[in-house]
Amino acid sequence: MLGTIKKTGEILQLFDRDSPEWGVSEVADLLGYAKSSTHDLMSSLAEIGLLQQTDKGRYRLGWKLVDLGQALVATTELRAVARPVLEELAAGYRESTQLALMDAGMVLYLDRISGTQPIRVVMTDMGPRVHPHCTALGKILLSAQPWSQIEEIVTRNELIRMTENSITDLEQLKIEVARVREEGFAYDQEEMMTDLCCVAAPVRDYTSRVVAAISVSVPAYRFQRSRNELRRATLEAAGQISRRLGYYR
Amino acid sequence: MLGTIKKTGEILQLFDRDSPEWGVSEVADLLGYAKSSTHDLMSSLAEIGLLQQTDKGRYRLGWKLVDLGQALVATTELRAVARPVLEELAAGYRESTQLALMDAGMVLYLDRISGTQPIRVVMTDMGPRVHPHCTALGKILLSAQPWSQIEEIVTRNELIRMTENSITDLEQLKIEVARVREEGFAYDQEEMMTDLCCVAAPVRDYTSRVVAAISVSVPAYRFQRSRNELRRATLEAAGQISRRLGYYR
DNA sequence: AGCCTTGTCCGATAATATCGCACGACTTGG
DNA sequence: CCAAGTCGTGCGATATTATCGGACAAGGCT
Repeated sequence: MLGTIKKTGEILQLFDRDSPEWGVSEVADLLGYAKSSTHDLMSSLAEIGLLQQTDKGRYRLGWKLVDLGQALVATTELRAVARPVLEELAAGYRESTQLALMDAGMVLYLDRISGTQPIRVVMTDMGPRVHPHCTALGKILLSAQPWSQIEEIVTRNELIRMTENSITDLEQLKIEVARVREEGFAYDQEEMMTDLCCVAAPVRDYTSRVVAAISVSVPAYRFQRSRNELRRATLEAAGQISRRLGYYR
Repeated sequence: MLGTIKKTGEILQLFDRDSPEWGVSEVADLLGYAKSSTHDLMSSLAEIGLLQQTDKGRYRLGWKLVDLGQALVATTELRAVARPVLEELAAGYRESTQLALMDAGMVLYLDRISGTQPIRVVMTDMGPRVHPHCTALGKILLSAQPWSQIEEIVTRNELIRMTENSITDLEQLKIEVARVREEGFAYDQEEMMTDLCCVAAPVRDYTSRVVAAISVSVPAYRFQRSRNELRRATLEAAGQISRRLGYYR
């Protein structure tokens, strides 16, 4: 760890919404470096655009930070980031995993890794868009919406009965979504397709917003005995993806 | 200029939308530093969050950049940035200057510095919101909108005749807005109030978007002989504000 | 007007970033 | 399937260079 860069980090760290402007002396006092050294650091940072100085000689964050941040966000593709994690998750349990997001009130699948167990869940007959109320992914994505949006989505789509386990009552769905929002994960226990169970967890970006969800699909008979373990792994994988999207805490 | 920070700038500069990922050797070759030094730099930058490394050991921009960038944007207040420049502009010519932005199709005044000449433009009888079609500020702000928006705004507000110079014909306004968009400045020659003339110029933020406009107001008799000089100064001042908002080029 | 603090500049010293080299882990090509 | 090439990383000696105290001009404040 180079000292100059360590100090750079300490200096940049000082600038936030509450104190967006710092003077050289202030910083030198607070960090315990000589005023002249601090000046060298800050004026150099200003030269490369990480800081800028006001007309009064004090320093603010520089606009290059915005540029670089935008470049980062623009080049961070959800699918590319999620892919290796989904593959690892799929490989670990030899079950199918998928990545989806909410688009116009429907669950839109972005990626899918097939499990390798001899008897595995095959979803070739599934279209790319499904109703949210009967899938684990959908429940997660619903739970990230405000109640007004949820009601609108649900009333627009109607709560279609796919299996005998499907939730078709609005009140019952509200209870389920509230639970999902509380606990941070969702199950689908043969609610969309007989013999198909899922666990899903939310994927967040650097703004803490839920931008997607991932899930593991398992045949019902195998789901019962490994549910807790799968849930743990799915939450872990979702956390990994989230962190690579800039989410922390 | 500290060498380590100069190198930091060079390294960060490499990361953009086209090549968001770099390896240590690549960077070392391109910049002409030793591989080990480059490694020290990049791994240190990763430690303070300005970079992050992928699972394959290469480097990408770090999420701290987004944090800091957001903190900068959040704490950059248009009015506070524009104020000193407007004051200088007003002092230089002893005329009134103003800052405005487009809000719901109307020109919303954010700030105003009164001129100091004995006979000056007083605008106490002006409400905070005025129609865009008859002011220099409004024309600038209109010219930043897409044509569909302009038409909608204009048809919603109607082209009210304020003076005999007011533009009341849609086609005529379109020609004028096209000219403004082309040339980058706008005049108001007694179009809103008899004896009142203005020059306005656009203020852009770091996304190059026109977020506001500034203008200088002058009595008509004085305007005729100093128009070109005032235009130059207004454009210069608008450029200054824009640069402090992160606009460059 | 006078004092205090600010950001900046300069020169000597000592800390430290730099470099070459070597190592282990992959990937690539034969 | 092994070998030659790449990659990112760790270490130790050298010399570059960041650091520090002091001095300076410029504003801000009482």
